This record gives sequence, C-alpha cells and structure tokens, in this order.
Amino acid sequence: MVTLADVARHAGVSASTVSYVLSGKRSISQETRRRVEESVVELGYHPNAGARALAARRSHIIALVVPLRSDVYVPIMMEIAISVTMAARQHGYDVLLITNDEGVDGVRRVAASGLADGVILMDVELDDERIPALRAQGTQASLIGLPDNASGLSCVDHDFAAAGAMCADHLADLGHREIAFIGYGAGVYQRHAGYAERTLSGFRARADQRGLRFLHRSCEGTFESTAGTLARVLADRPDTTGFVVQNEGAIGPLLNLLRSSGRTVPEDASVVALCPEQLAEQYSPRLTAVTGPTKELGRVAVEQVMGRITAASRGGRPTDELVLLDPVLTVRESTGPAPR
Amino acid sequence: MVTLADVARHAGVSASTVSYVLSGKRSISQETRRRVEESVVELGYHPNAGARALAARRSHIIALVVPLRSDVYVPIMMEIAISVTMAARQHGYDVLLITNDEGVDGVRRVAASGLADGVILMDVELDDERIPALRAQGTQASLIGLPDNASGLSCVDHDFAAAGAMCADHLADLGHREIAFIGYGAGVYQRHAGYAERTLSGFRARADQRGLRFLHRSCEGTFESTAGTLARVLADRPDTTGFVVQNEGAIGPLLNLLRSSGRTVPEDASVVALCPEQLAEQYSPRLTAVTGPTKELGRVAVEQVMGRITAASRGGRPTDELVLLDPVLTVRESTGPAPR
DNA sequence: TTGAAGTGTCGAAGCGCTTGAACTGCCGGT
DNA sequence: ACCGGCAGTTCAAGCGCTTCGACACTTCAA
Repeated sequence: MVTLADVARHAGVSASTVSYVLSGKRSISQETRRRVEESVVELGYHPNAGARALAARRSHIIALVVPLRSDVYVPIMMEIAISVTMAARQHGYDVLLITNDEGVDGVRRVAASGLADGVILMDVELDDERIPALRAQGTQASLIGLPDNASGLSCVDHDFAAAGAMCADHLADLGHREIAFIGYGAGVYQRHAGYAERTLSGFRARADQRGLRFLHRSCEGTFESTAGTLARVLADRPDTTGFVVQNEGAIGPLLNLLRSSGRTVPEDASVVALCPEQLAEQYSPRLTAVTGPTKELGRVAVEQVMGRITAASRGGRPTDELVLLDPVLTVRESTGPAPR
Repeated sequence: MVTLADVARHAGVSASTVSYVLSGKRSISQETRRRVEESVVELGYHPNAGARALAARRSHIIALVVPLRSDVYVPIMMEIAISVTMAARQHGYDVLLITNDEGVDGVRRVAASGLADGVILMDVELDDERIPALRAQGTQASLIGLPDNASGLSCVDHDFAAAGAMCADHLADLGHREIAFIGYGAGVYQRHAGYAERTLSGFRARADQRGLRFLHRSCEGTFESTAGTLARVLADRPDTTGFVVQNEGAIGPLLNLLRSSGRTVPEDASVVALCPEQLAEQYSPRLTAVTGPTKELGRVAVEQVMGRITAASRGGRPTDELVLLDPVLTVRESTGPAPR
C-alpha cells in the first residue's frame, strides 16, 4: 500500500506538502506541485479513506435511504438512486445504500458513527419518525418528498399540485367537461400520502376554476378494482369523456376496459396519466402524461445536502430549502378533443 | 461526540478493555462487560467508522457496482441491490453504490483507497475489463454473472442452461413437437452475452434429446420486430404450437399477435417465458415462466465476498467459488397440452 | 512449595491523514 | 540597514480506534 509518506519521500518534500497539493488548501509552487503530482501518478497513490475521514472528520460519503417496498414505481427509485450517486461523485462523494428495514436505527447508526456526512431520505412520509432522529443528531439531510414539518431540513419533490392542475387544464382545453380522476387505493388517501393529496387538490382547484365537473374515485390498481371503479363512474356520470389516472396499476386495465366497453381512445374518451414517461410510452395508444423530472430529484437532493454539509463545516447554520420541481405535460395519443 | 475514551472513563476501565468488550476478541469478566455495556448505552456511544477502519484496516463496507443501463429488467437490479444490502448488514457491513459510468476507475478507486473491503459486480460481461483490474489489485470480489475467465474470483449466476432445458421439458411433456424460441436481439448474441447463449444451448440440448423440432429467432423486443419474427416463424413452420420467449419486450406483442392471428393461448399455442415472476404475473393469461431466485443472487454474492475477505485477512488464499442457482418453473395459464 | 499455565486488564504504539503554528527566505518600504 | 509581510514549506500534534506485549493475579499439577 502506497501512503502519503511514500509519495512525499519520492517527491522529496514533506508529507504535509503532499497533503496540501492534493487538497489545494495552501499555495504551492508550480515546481513542487508538478513533482508531487508526478509521484502520485508514478506510485499509483490513492489516499486512504479511513485515515482521511478520521483526520478531516469528513467521510465524503452520504447515505441514501431507500424504501423496501413502496407505492413508488421501482425503476423510478433506481433512477433516483443512480442520479444521486452520479451527482454525489461530482462533489467527490460516494453513496452508501441504506435499506429501510433498519428503520430509524439505520439513519442513527450511519450518522452517529461518522460513516456518512449527510443523509438523503427517499419516500418520506408526512409524519416520518426518521425526521426527529435526524434533527436530534444534527445530521445534514435532504428529503425526497414533503413531510409535515420540514424545519431544520431541506426537501425536494415534484410539484404534484401543479401536475394535477396541468391535467385539468389539458382536458379543459380540449373541451372536456366531465372528468373522472382515478386515484390510488383508499389506504393511500387515508394515511394522507402527500403526493396523492397534493395532486388531487391541485387538480380539484384548477378543475373548479375551469368549470369542470369531476369525480374522484380511489382504486386499488388491480383489474377487478379498476373494472368496478369504471363501471360506477360510468353509471354515475355517463357523459364522462376525460380520465385522469394516478395509479400505475390501473392504467392498463382502464385502457382495456374502455376499449371493451366500445369507447375508442382518444376519439370517445381521453386519458391523461400521472406516471413516468417510460410507462406512458409502453401502452397503446401511447399516453398523454404529466411527469416529473426524476433525475433532477436526485440531483437537487445531493446539491442540498452538499450545501448543508459545507455550511455546517464552516460553522454556519445551513439554510432549509424547499424545492418543488415543475412537471411536464407530454401530449401523446391518448387525448383528443372532446366528442360532441 | 462520544468516544471510546469517554466510555472507558465512565465505566472505570481502560480504553482497550472497552475495545475488547466491543469486539469480543479477548475474554472479559462478566462484571466488566456489564459495566462497559451499560456505559455504552448510557452515553449513546457509536464507534467512529473512520478511526475503526484506519486502525483495523477494514472499512466494513463493500462496493456494489451497478450498470447504468442494461438488458436487465430494472426492478430485478433493484431487488438484487436491496438483497445485497440486507445480506451485508447481517455481517456488519454496509454497501457503497458505484455506478458504472466511472468504469474501471470506480472499482480501482474504491478498492485502492480502502474505502471498500470487497466488491460485487453486477451485469458482468464475458470479457469484462474490470476483472483484470480487480485481480491486479488483489481485491476480494464476487461477480453476479459469468465471465470468460473467472480464476481468482467468485461468481454466482442463474443456471440459464437448466432454465432453457426446463422450457424444453415442459413443452415436450405437454406434447408439443414444434417449438419456436424467441430470443433477444441479434446484437445480444453477437456479443456472446452469457445468459443468452447458455439459455439457448441448454434449451437446444434438451430439445434435441426430447426429439423436438425448433427454430431460434432473435427479436429486438419491439412490436414491429416481434410481428416480423412471428410471421416468419409461422410461415416457415405453420405447425408451431410451443413458444419460448426470452425477451421481456417481446412478450406483450407476442401474446397480442397470437391472439389477433386467431390463436388462443393456451388452447392453440403454449407460451413459456424466461422472465421474472413479477412480469409473468402481469400478463393475461398469466404466463408459465422459468425464473431464477433473484434475492438469492444478492445473498450468495455477499456470502462469497465475506468468505473471501475473512479468508484473506487470516492470511489464507480465498477459494474461488462458482455457484449456479437452480431456476424454478411455475406453471400458470399460458401453457397447456398441444392441440391435436 | 514452586513453577507453569491461564485469565483479565492495561499501556502504549501505531494506523495514514489533516492542520495550526512555526519557520525560512525573499521582497519592498522606510 | 532594518523590519514587516508574504509565499512556500515543514513540524508535530492529534483524529479515535485496534492490538501486541506486559503485568498482576489465580489456579493447579508436580
């Protein structure tokens, strides 16, 4: 193993000089810098992570806490995890994967041991027990999702309210007047999942504003449940021509059921999905959908923790940010003008 | 921050005694152990990861290298990542996520800096450039996948040959005589992807043995490509009644095309998929499928690195293991007796 | 009774790095 | 001629932990 001292000897300087060359924290002459850098390459030196962490009191690691199972579409979680990892590397950081089966202890352990300098929490609940733990330890963190009380923390999430509003606007623009909002299962609303509630209220507000009549129905996302939901919607409001779906599982069944009930999409009924692009593309017809920028979510979360870590290490008080990312409406084949 | 010394003082013993209580590496009296453990809890002591890594020359971290994009169905990757993380925790290890955009350097960096004690590589290619790098550094590693030359490494993978054979057997048992094997795109076979070749040769051998006639056709996994492939298969061999599909993208199209060509599944044609359970369940009819145990893949990989790490730290030469996991055939609704 | 072996604890020397303080020239200003 | 200041470098003291060797004491066989 090559150490700092080896490099110093090889370059004919002291260990601290090598350290300063590497960290850039003090001015070093051209000549010395060159010699040191050459030696580093020649010897294949890699600073020892443990020693560095111990001396500098910075591990250059952030922990990413991923949910074990969730309502979240799995490829999206993976995309976030990857964008977090790549963004972290830009800052010279690595990412430690923590699964949520450890619960609060995982976060505590990783922060208290100095294993991680900061934490990113995915799939945050409104009233998340990990949040007080983070606050108690003074751990720098960024949440992907929006809890009840975010003081002392930074958060980033999709702007679900805007997404809901976009759906309403799009259908209204196309002349639809009767809309059905097919949402998540009742349980999701009962536990006040933020994304579900915010989408719905954003949709509701805009729908009212645009004079739309609408029905919100929760749906478990199975074929049977979707069939039941759709039947009731059409019984209550036979003139419904617009559908907003926020439930990955219900999309496929809904399309099949509309078709088999003799309604052609988009001629007879328009469907807007709140789902990832990937999913929207894979149905036939391809779905008009409102989507949030997934990668951005990870990137922003990393910027937030990084900002907090450097602020804290400078003795400052990190500022709590709250970033809501604008969703994007992509018009595809599943929406069209309302039938007359 | 609470340190070892704080605990020692609080318990009225020396620092080394506390260390030995925690590591269990020397015998400690009941009484002392109790006092120390109490102090640990009372003070909320968490050993500092950096210091521990430095002194013990063990970071208690393994790196997991995930592919950025791949032929692998994403939720499966996530499932592996999670099972790796959980299995690692059982050994007191944490998992560092490395994306493959760093390429070989990522592996080198993480191992050379002592950040990770071992590495798990996912999505290994037959001739993977990261393998020589691992060997050169003497890094303990386990590969998920089977490279050309695995000497000095441990590997774990699904037994794709057995999976292929299972498909052949199942269809033969049901009386099918003409089979089409719908595989991955031509590119996958051209670069000799191990899983594709091994499945095919396992299938081929068993099909020959069972006296099946079969056609192997590569397919890009789009609707158009699947349509073309199927048309050609049916033109060449109109009597084909059994289909084996190893291509996530082709499954949906294939089912639709069979249906629209007037063939009912499973009455007129049987379909066996080589795909994750999750996928097999989501089609209608639900697919008879051959699946490998995903979680096991991660778990075994972890056991392998752990084994190697401890062997190496005892001065031994870690043994190279090669584990192939048995696939499982789950009969669902897409296969039935061959029509007469 | 004595020595050998075993048990439980401690002291101290690092592990490889960072960083504040101190040092050395050298320059320009007075 | 002298001093202050500055850029560039080095010294040395840790960071918090592990672990080797030593020590004190007990036990047990010869």
